[in-house]
Amino acid sequence: MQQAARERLVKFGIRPSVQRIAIMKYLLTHRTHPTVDEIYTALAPEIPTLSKTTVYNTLHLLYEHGAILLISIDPANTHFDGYTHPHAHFLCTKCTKVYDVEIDDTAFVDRNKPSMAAEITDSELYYVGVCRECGKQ
Amino acid sequence: MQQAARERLVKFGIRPSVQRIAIMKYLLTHRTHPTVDEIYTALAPEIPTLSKTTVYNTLHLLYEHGAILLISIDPANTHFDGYTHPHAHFLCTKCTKVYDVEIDDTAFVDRNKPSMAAEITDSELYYVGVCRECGKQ
DNA sequence: CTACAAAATTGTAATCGTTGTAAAAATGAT
DNA sequence: ATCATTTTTACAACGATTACAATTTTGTAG
Repeated sequence: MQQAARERLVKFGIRPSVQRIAIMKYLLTHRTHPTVDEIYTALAPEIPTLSKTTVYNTLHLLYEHGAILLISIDPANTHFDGYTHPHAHFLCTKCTKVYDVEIDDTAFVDRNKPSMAAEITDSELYYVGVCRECGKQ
Repeated sequence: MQQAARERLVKFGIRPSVQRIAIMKYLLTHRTHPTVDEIYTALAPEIPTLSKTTVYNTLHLLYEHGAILLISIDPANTHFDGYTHPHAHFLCTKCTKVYDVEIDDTAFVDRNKPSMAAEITDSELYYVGVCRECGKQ
């Protein structure tokens, strides 16, 4: 998975540093849509000199090169997703978890591209509500 | 339009105060998806005692009652929309304007509701890119 | 191998949108 | 008219993100 992370960086034209590989690897092995803080806290033990600024910088770099998704649905924190195939996201406002949502018509988003756009760099479909887990209580 | 704003508040079970009417009216007459600051700056002259906290409180109240939409696509600012019919939004990263985007299949979002959701309170479809206006330069 | 320029990382300070809080003002009911 | 409730207000505090300049690492040419 270390190797997969490195290859993904190279594939998207990003030079693979220790920090970048670790962050990419974290996103590939944790499909939990982590926040900057979660990633930083998880990696700090194995990379003691890691700076939170580096996590910010790296995630934005990965996002701008199309290697990861940026999820802006949670007003409190930006989440990130290492898997870039077409899918939607669901935010539970109780536990603030972000879930993946498969969509039946993956061409829908492309079909409805805004006419006033000269260029589209990203598109996102979000749902907000309460998950079954939290709904029980 | 003053009257339309008042009626909309009542329709959604919100008591119509001077401040609430003014904010609702602003959203109905300015289809620019304004931010908290834009609304506050615009209304402060006519309501000199207006507090920014009130604008925050009121917008969240309106949103929670379903009278307006909350647009979270812009990392820098939350935008609001007084028109709640099904449509998408497009953020230009150059001028940070938010445009309305009509969608061909308004049932799409409902059809793909996440299975792990006990309750859905909101759904949003976003596009990010550069608008024609900014693309010229 | 060495030196130098470019790129990446780091720590700290600063920014700024948003929220918390408690007091003041306005409103509605008795 | 009085009192409880709701709403508004001002200000402080918070916290995610960014700015910045210094330090470290990396790649390349000699």
